[in-house]
Amino acid sequence: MPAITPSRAESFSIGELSKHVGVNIETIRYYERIKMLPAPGRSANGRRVYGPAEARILAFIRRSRDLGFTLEEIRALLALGGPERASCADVHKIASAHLTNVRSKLSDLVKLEAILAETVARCSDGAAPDCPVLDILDAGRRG
Amino acid sequence: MPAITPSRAESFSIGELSKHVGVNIETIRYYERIKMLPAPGRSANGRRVYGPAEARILAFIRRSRDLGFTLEEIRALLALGGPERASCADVHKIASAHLTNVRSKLSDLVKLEAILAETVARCSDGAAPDCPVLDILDAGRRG
DNA sequence: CATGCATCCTGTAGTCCCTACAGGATCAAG
DNA sequence: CTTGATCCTGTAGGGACTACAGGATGCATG
Repeated sequence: MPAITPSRAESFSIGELSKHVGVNIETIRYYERIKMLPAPGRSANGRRVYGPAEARILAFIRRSRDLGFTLEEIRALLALGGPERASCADVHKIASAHLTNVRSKLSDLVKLEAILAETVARCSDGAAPDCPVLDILDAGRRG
Repeated sequence: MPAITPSRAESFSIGELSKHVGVNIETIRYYERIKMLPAPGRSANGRRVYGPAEARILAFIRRSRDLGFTLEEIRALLALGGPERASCADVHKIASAHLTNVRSKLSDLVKLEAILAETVARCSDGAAPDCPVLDILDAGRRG
């Protein structure tokens, strides 16, 4: 089990949270400013004090961002899990719209992987006198 | 063969180029401003006149952007295909670095697709009272 | 106790890659 | 000759950060 340099019981400073979740300190403050993240409690000296709930939300945001959701989409997703608990149908709508997106990105990336791999292979060590760089262009033409 | 509403022989206006390649007019001018695209010739009245060469470059940029290269990377790739024709090794370096990137994104997306598909299925029609939204979070934990 | 360095604070400005708009000029059609 | 589409330049806005200025604290050490 990973020892998590704990402050007290279950509270972190912004710096700890940042390291813990892998999100830049500036970005955490930015999320707070734009209300992606609830404003945390403050210690006597005015420093932000986070608990596991905030960490969980931030991790969710982080992961969702990595996966290509916009902050607006994430906001919507978070709201669905929140106090109002909107209908599952809404989640379904957001998620399936995004799924379509993801699937098309996925197929693009698969193609790209092939093209890149081929390019890399062909150019392998500077042997070829003129590189097939611009071929990437033509490779993508729908025939 | 697709008829390409041709102006004269092989020259397009910015609007034609835009439609042809699928890049916003504003974006084309932006690319010119930041020197991604060479400044094209101008007609007597001061309008941009593009030929197939520019179209080719723009298509290359468009495709590369779609595929996730940054403009800086594309600039580098273009330079390699240009008059100086640097070594293929350079292309190899850029492309393979990007390939690594692409592969990791790809695996994330594959995971996401599964999670989303499952979420969509579980939430199927608003039946379930509490949605597994935040489960997306935990599903992504490296175990 | 003083010094130093890390961490925190607020606030503003910069980055990347566009996108939109204002305020005109010009063209082709009716 | 008027209308509407297209073009021009230039500037400002937007999303999602990221960096920096200018301070205030906290913590360890001599």
